[in-house]
Amino acid sequence: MEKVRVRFAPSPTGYLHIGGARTALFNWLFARHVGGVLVLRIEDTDVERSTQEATQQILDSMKWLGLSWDEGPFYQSQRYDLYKRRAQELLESGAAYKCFCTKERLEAMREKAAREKKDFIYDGTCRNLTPDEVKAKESAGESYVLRFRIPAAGETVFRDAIAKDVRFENALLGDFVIMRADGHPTYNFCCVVDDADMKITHVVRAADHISNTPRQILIYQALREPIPQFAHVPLILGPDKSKLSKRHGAASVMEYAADGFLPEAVFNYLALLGWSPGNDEEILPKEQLISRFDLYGINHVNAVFDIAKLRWMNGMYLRAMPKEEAIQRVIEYMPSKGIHPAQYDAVWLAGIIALEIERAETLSELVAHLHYYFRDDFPYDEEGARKIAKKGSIADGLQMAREALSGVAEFSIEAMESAMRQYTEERNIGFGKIAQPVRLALTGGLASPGLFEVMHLLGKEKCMARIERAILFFKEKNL
RNA sequence: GCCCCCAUCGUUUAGCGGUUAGGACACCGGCCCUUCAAGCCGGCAGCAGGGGUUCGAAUCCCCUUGGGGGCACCA
Repeated sequence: MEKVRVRFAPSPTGYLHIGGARTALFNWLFARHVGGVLVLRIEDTDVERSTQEATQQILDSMKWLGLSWDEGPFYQSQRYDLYKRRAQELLESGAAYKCFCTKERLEAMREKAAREKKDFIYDGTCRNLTPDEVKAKESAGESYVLRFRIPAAGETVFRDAIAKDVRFENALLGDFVIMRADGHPTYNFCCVVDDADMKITHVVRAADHISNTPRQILIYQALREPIPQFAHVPLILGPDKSKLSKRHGAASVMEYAADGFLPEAVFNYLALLGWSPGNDEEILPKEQLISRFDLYGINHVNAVFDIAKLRWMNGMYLRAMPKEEAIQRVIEYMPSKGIHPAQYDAVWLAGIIALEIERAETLSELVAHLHYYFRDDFPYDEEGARKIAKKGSIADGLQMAREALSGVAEFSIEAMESAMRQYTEERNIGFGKIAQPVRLALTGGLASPGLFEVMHLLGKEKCMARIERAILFFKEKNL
């Protein structure tokens, strides 16, 4: 069997969004699974909208996700000679023709069609111009585009690897433009020319290209090139079931990086959105995905992007990786949240992070949980305070804690625990009665890692100061 | 409007003629416990509808409905 060659061909008109990333990912998995080649091609023939920054963003996003490519990136803007040559072939064989219709005229036709609620199909005004007529218009300086001549009858059928047989009536396709008046080729044309030139065997792309496929197949035929296998992957939808876009919030890959998601979790989640290994397994690292992936196992249905499940999976990855590595990821992430790790003791920093690893799903959430280590003047969770005050005075609890801790010289976890346990047992009061007020005093909230770990990491001085501050505050509030 | 694709819990999926329709996320209980989380146990919840085919349909066919995508000198 010939070597499998696939491609990912984004257009640099914006960041790499989640849908595009998944298409790239499916291509990547397929290529790796069969030992094929992945070609990266930048489709920048739209000079108006393509930008260098977008290209860079796309490359960065792919790298972040770990999607490597074997050939490229190739830029269509640098391959115009090829497109011109191929277009000339079509012109000579009669598969394409020069069309002198003005944009204005076409626009009017489009409007008319819309008004009459009809499908707009190019009416073929220039389809059968005689060579003399063409020559006359050209020498008159009229600009023209190249249109592809669609066979008037018959239908174009293809067997998609994911959908099944798809058929389109040629008559409904309409002669479409392959070369603009300014000499830039259009998508449907250079896509085919490149896929043929790059010997692409499988075109794996989003389902919104299904309706382009018959046009492209006709071009392959006119060019006398072999037709690749097509695989149209269903779209990713937002919660409202429309195609996922920025309206739905974070849609770009790099936003997920910024929001503290791990690339391996995003990778795993995306792979499972529209594909499944055929059983119930879900946490599948890259190697597993590569060996299990199968193009034909891709679902036929659009999938709704579920951020909650991504978060859960991110948490799974965070907790499953070696502690030191997770800590390292958090440290690397901190500067983006205004915390500069170099300013702190490395062991201490690792300590506070380690305690939060299983209490957070994303890096940003984890860093947010750490706030009370970096500032002293945090506000208290007032609602929570009222809640625990119902079970007993917060100020009283704090004063008891202060007393219990007064004899503890060394703020070790063991020493504090035994001092406080002993204190509460001797007086026959619930441990929570003083633990929760202390938690509130030290962290501002009612949710934190184990109290003694926190106290140990905060140090005696800060703990006592915070308890004092809270005693005053809650006395004042009568809580 | 026209063309095309699709249809199992709220979401994501397993199922490929005979199952008490399974898992995961979310949600709701419980256990654990100094709180939160994690973990464990349990619960809620689905084959869009209608016709066929068949001894037997979530599984095959048709129609309806619903959802999505596409209809550019964008990609």
